[in-house]
Amino acid sequence: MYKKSIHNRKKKISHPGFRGRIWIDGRKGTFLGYGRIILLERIREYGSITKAAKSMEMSYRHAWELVDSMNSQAARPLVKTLTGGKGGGGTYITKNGEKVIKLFWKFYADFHDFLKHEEKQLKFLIHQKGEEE
Amino acid sequence: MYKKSIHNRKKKISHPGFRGRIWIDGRKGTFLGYGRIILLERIREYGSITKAAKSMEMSYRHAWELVDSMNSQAARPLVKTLTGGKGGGGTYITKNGEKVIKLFWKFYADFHDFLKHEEKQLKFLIHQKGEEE
DNA sequence: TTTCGTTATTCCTTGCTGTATATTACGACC
DNA sequence: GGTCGTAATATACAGCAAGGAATAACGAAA
Repeated sequence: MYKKSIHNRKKKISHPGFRGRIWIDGRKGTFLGYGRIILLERIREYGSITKAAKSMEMSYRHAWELVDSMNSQAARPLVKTLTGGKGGGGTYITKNGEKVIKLFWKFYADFHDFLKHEEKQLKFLIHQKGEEE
Repeated sequence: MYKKSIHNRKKKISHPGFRGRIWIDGRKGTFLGYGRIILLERIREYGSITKAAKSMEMSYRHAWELVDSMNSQAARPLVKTLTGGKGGGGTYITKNGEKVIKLFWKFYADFHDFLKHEEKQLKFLIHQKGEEE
């Protein structure tokens, strides 16, 4: 059930490699980032912050802080929580949450295209031999 | 003389803001990044790792490790050091060093164009109002 | 009213990263 | 050969962020 690594993409790596990270800032620092989006998707999958955190080998505390940070910076909440009740409660993704997930993946895909393009365009400049000194 | 902050660009910040970092990987991890390039430029300016480090409020040890990391991963050295001698020695940027500085700034500028473009294209999706739930 | 699993929150510990400090090596110049 | 300021390297320390553990709050259902 649990134990899905976040980093299960394996591609052959080339050197030099053009790399980077992207995120979206809000009023109080980071609003959306890769890990946060994965977390949202896991919450959607399990209906629980606790289970989502375990599946990512992340502490509940950290997961909760991320959710709180995202929710408190969004115009409309990305997730809603039910505390108490049958099964103890749970958490689900709102329509707005689904929207920002799509938005981020678009941003993410564009960025990877950008990196690939830059690498293709600039890479040769590094290996190029010039005079000494 | 010294004490130039690295972060002296101030632009009005908008939320949500599309942000990111880029770097270039080598065989042993990071090869070039923003801080490393600034360091190279400071070395060019002062002719000394010690003075360059102080000007960035960076420990000499850290600066030296960065220089060593860059040099050991480059096909041809980016800086050359003179130890001993008049003035104790010094460090200067090679032609190849100048080349990678230019290369990185090109990469950097392209990235900022990319971020600006993405923000313009995607930003409205966040504020857009939808139904509740 | 008891049970149950989750959300929500506090406290404490621990590991790590960067820094300060100290020391050695170096070699042109006087 | 003495001086000087730098490069180069090792050791010890401190601060802080990340995580673990523990606990309270919650409310539907039996």
